[in-house]
Amino acid sequence: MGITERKEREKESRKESIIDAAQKVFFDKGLLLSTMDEIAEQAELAKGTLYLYYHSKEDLYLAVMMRGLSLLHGMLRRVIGSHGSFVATLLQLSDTYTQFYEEHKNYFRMMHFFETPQFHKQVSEEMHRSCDSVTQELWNMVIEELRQGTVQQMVRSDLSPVEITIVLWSNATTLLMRIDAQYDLWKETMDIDLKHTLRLSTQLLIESILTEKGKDELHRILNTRNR
Amino acid sequence: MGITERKEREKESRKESIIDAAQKVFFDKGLLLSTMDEIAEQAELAKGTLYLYYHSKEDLYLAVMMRGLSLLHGMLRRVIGSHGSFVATLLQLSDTYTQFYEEHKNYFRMMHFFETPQFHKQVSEEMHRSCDSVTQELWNMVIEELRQGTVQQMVRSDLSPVEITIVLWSNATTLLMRIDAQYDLWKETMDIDLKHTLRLSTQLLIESILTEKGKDELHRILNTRNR
DNA sequence: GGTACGAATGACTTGCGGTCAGTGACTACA
DNA sequence: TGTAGTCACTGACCGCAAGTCATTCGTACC
Repeated sequence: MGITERKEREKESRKESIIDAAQKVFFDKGLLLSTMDEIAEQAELAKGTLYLYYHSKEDLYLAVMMRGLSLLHGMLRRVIGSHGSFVATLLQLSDTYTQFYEEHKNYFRMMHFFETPQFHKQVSEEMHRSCDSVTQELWNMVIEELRQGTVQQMVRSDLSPVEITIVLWSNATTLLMRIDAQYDLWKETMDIDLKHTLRLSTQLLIESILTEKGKDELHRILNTRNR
Repeated sequence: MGITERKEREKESRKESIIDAAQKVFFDKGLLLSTMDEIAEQAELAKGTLYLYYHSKEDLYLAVMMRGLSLLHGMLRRVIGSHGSFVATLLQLSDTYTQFYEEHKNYFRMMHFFETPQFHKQVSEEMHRSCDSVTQELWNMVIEELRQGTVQQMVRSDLSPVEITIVLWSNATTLLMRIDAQYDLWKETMDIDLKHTLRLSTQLLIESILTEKGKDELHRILNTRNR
């Protein structure tokens, strides 16, 4: 009796195809200008059907966002899984985040909706927990890598790996957001290349958290790169 | 014939009293959950009247936000105007921003609405320019102070004062936002005090942008403080 | 062929941002 | 003092979009 299972699969694929449709519309118009009617039309379903699968427009938005989160998670995991030296991995994690922004701006933008609590009053408890847990997993992975850095005496032992992760991550995020929203502004009014600013701040922070041993490694890598 | 002038004054005070009302409601409920009907009631005016003074709900929101911006501007200007040593001033600027957050969280939250372009499609060109110019003024003030640091050879001459300002400001902002939204979360799940993390990252960054001379000054000040 | 049941529908309700024809208080002038 | 003109103000109304639910439809099972 595979009917229940088939139904289950169909339900799952329906959920996915709704996300497909929602993604198209959200990418195109953003949260505010997208309408459920438009998403329904794109999905070739009636509006009411959308609500059988997602509690609200915002839930649907987050469902799309979680695809981006998974994508980023995968990209970072591959970097960590490649088992390069700690410092090299750290630099690669940073580059990978930038790469994620460059290649998946739409997902990147969505992720900051979740970080701005005042804009999602309509999110279901369930979806909220779901996002929290995926986010937490991603953080834990990066934090664990930083812990390795401490163990290997590449990272200053007087600094908490968790705090360092927060600082590095926050720095990259906020500058990427600024690049996204204000790159031309700063270029034109101040002749500032925000991408350079991001590299600069990352380098300043990384240098300041490394031990002497770590710094040696860092400069060795940077020299090799520039050759 | 002072009638025109009186009318002018009355118009101005009406605008202010509308902002007063809007502020109460927005502080209480945030942008999304506040309604123009509620603001009108609070202002003891008909809804239509609000639109004689502000083009949209979002314009009104930004009008309130600009009060916060002016407040912050004033606080920072006083610090810079006190003409302490460069490093001391830099530390104070940082503390003042934190203080602004602590004492005026509502304004702080509003300010990040303006930084998130995807959420304001309804803002009039006029209000947008107005916000931009006030923001620009605030930035310029801080950037100018950093330039002084370079001139006084307290700040590394190989770093652009503008870029440093962007990095320090962004770092503080993003961590204050995190404190606002996730302080308890990090405290409970990771035993991390984000306020400490903010101080840490600020110190790491400041140290990394100072010259040897600047660092001497910094440590002199920190030692005096801790005594 | 009939029945049970979940999936899907779309007309409808609700709520809010924004509009505009109408009102009346105040001003200017004869 | 009477009258025409101005303008701040009003609130009923409009359009739109999120979300609902009584009804219909398709399929499995008897």
